[in-house]
Amino acid sequence: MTQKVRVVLAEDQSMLRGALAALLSIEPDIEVLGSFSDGEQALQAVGKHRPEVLVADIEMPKMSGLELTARVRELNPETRVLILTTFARPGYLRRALDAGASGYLLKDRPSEELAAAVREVSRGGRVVDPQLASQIWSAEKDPLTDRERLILRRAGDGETTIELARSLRLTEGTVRNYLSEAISKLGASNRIEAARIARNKGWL
Amino acid sequence: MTQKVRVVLAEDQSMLRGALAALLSIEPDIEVLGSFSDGEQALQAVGKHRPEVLVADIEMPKMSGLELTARVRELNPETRVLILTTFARPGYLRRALDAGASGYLLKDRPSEELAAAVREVSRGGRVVDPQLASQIWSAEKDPLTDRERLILRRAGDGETTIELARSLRLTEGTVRNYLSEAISKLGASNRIEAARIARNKGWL
DNA sequence: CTATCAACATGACATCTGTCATAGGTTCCC
DNA sequence: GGGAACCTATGACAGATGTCATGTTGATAG
Repeated sequence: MTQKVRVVLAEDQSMLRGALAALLSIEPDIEVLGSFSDGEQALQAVGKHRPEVLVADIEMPKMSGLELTARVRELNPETRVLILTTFARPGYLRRALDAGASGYLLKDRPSEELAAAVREVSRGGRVVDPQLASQIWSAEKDPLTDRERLILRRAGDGETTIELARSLRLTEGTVRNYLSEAISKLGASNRIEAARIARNKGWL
Repeated sequence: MTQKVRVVLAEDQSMLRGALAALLSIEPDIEVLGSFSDGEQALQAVGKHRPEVLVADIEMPKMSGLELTARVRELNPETRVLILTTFARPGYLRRALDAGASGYLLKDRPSEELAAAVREVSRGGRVVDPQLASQIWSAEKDPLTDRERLILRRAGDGETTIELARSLRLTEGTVRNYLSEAISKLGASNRIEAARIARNKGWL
């Protein structure tokens, strides 16, 4: 055997983090150097240990997995990033690849695939869920403008038009216009449905 | 060593399922008999293997972890159930205990606690997150009636008053009355916020 | 330089939403 | 038999929401 593949883990859910570490540690050719619950700690650890592979979740406190990926590619380009996430959203995949990730694995794939994926990216290969990969081309992209997105997100959490107008220093009418635009772009029939649709597509 | 604790796993996310199995299998005194992705399969497996402990997620397809717990308590009372879930919701905990669970462990607890919890419940003990346990007494209970709950849930997914009235064969006015009641009971200022509050408390 | 697009605005209108008072019917319990 | 809770309903009102037409401004891509 040549040399162990050295891995750092970033995953905010403690139980999963520990279990993944156990899973990878079983493999004779993989060594887990450390596992961390947020992006910042993971970034530090990568700088220190310079592992072959960083396995990262997307949704994490402090620094998201996507931002973490970008930073690692910039500061430690020899470390390959494997994104491990719940979300089969073309939008996320595209952003992950743009940020420089070498792999994108879904949490509902069998656990055996993790070690395989780690080996593959450590070798310089790419691992992308085939179904998602095909979707990425056909996937519509987010039609919302920044303002529409922001307002729709907050409206979807229950903020009223008036509250939004006040806190963003807009007129009520303007807020309603943005929401109306968003609703029509998404083919929804009200703000609630619009927010749900956008969330589902990973646009909020 | 007396005898291994025999465990069946029910968890719908494949990666976590596999990783948990690996985690538990490392322990010399624990044996994982099988792991399943939905409640029905798990129930069958429990009937067949009669394990000391069933570790189950709550949100699963076909049969929820809560329903699974109730069925297992009824059909195989010698199997203890340990609920493993993301949600720190007193409402869920209460329902789990009512259904006969022996333990309620959160997925953001350290992974070491899992094996410890499995041992504890196999011994006949109870494992409940202490913070949650204290909350359960002070926790208000769901003030919604069945109708209010149903309508609020669907309204929260974007169904309009008219659609709800049609599909439930009610008048628009009646639907609005239920929503109005729910909104006021929850101290919200509109249906969206009401749905969010109720979901957060685990009432929907 | 100009066409386009995002951001913001106004006013008007129709419709939807939330509230309130009131009330008939059912089921269950004391 | 009388409450109590729940489900259902009506009508009326104020206020929130969604739509449309139209316009200004600034940035930016061609």
